[in-house]
Amino acid sequence: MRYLTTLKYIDVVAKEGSIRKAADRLAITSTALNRRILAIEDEIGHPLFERTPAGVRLNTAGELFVQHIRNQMSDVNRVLSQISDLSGIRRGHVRISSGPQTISVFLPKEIANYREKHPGVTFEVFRQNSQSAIESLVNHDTDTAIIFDSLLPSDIQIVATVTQTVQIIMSPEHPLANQESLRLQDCLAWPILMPRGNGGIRALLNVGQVQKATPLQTIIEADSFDMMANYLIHENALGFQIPISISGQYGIYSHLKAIPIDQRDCKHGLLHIAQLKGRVLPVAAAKFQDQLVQRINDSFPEETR
Amino acid sequence: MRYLTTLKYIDVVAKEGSIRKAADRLAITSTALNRRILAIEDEIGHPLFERTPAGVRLNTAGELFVQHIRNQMSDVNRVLSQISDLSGIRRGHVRISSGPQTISVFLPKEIANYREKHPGVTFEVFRQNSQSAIESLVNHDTDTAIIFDSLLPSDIQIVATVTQTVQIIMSPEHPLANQESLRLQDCLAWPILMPRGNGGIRALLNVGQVQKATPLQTIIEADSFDMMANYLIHENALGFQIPISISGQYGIYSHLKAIPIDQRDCKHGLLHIAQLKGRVLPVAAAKFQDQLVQRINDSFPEETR
DNA sequence: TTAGCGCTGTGCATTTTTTGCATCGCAGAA
DNA sequence: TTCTGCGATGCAAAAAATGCACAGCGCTAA
Repeated sequence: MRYLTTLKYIDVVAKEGSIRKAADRLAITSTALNRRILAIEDEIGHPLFERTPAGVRLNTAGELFVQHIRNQMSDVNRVLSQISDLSGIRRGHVRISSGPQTISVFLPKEIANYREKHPGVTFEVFRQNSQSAIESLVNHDTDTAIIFDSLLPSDIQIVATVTQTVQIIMSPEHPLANQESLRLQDCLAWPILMPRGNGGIRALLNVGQVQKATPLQTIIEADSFDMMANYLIHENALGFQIPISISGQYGIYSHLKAIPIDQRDCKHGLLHIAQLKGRVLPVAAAKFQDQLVQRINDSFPEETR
Repeated sequence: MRYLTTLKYIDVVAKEGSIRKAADRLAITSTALNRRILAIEDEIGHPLFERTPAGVRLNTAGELFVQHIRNQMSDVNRVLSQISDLSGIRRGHVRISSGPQTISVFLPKEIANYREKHPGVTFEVFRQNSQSAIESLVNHDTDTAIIFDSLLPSDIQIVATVTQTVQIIMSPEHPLANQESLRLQDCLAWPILMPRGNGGIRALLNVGQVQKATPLQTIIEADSFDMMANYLIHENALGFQIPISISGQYGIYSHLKAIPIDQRDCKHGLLHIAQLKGRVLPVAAAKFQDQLVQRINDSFPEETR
């Protein structure tokens, strides 16, 4: 959209923190860019950027304005996709933030399912922890997010929530593999594969673990659940995962056994579908989000929001 | 804002229904305007207007886009006023839709009160019935509305509501002037001044009146409550009004007597403060609306939302 | 302290975009 | 039928945006 170029430019400058770098990225000269910015600032009657010797930085007015710009740009996209929708084209683009737990199994299945119905829609998937997922939503970098964490800030709108009991996963030949449920103390004797970071499953486990005198024998910390799952084929160790990621009939988890942790040791986690509060999503994103919501509500009917 | 000119143009064309007329109003040639529109339509890849021999009319895509344009333009104004606010200027412009009941007494008092605190803020007041008030909100022509009516559509957000019992007003020398409450049948013997239209007080009265065999002796129908109030000085007739408009210590109502109608004859009416759902108001408008809400809640504490 | 570097801001020629004028084609009204 | 008012288009003029060269400024590092 032509009339948005100036706004787009400002957004890029804000992100790059330098007019020259932004100009490079936008394939124009810094002069032109600089002038546009000066012109806009003049029109607004208030500077948007603070000039430093190292570049530029948004001031308060700029923050306000850039937020507004991002709103406008996504809104334009939404309207355009609605208009395309009118002519029956049914195309669009959906950008998703996902935690590492759900990205491997759940998400590809859902995307494939959606694209069967709407082959014109394209996707972009960002593997992020909950904090940067939230940032992406706020910056309009993504449309919807699948977040496995308990607390979300108030500018994020939770569209759906399901509880997920952490599962201990292992080879089917593992001595513990025929239990109904496991306590953390049962795991002390075995090597442990522990998710990295401080959110999600790790946070839930930490609560339980702190109370124990003997710590778990963590042999590998990783931020890839796939990696850990694949490792379990080779050593009689124990890993963790949530049910939504285990559900597939193919893939590594079909060769592993999953046993729920006793609730006394590790509370249920919450898996949220979330979006930026107040934002009207483009058609494609809204419909895909609807599908996600319906799917998790169908798959895990015991809701405890 | 320079980058919004094209959008502004489209909005005007949509309102005028003709490119030439819009061009006149915008003080440019129809050629230039026409080209901008063609250019935008080309960019969108979808026409926005239906060409007829008499002019142009929005098609569905156009409706969508124009709604979006209006959203954007109000949002820009909001952000700009927030930015001005930062520099301590504290200015702004508030546009209000008001029914004829509240426009004469209540509104001027409140505006004066607000301008005492913020002299930089300017106001625009539209005297409208509830239906056009709603239209104005939807079109972003006004920011907030004071509506005396029972039902509001779902795209309008009700910010506050108070109940108002219809009062019968008359000269203090009127024979009925010392009653505590009046039934409609008490009024049959006297000439009646009836509000015009089919909303507000009139609607409430109609319900009661339909049930009676003998109709009220309406001698004047008017859409000015001031006119009717002033008339009551000269003839021993009866008029109607709601408490919020009588409350002033000056003006015509201080020379008149107001007596509530018995609830069996005429139900309580609802006075709403309302805005367009989902819209973020500019600072000035938001604060003024807050003041209105607080005022009516303080003045009429018995809420029955 | 001073030279160097990278940054934003500015004067001027050039290119691109927008505007206005004259005019066309078209459809309904008189 | 003619006539009127509408949106579209070719072309030249005006306006705006761009790129280039360079000035000014503040930090950094020798």
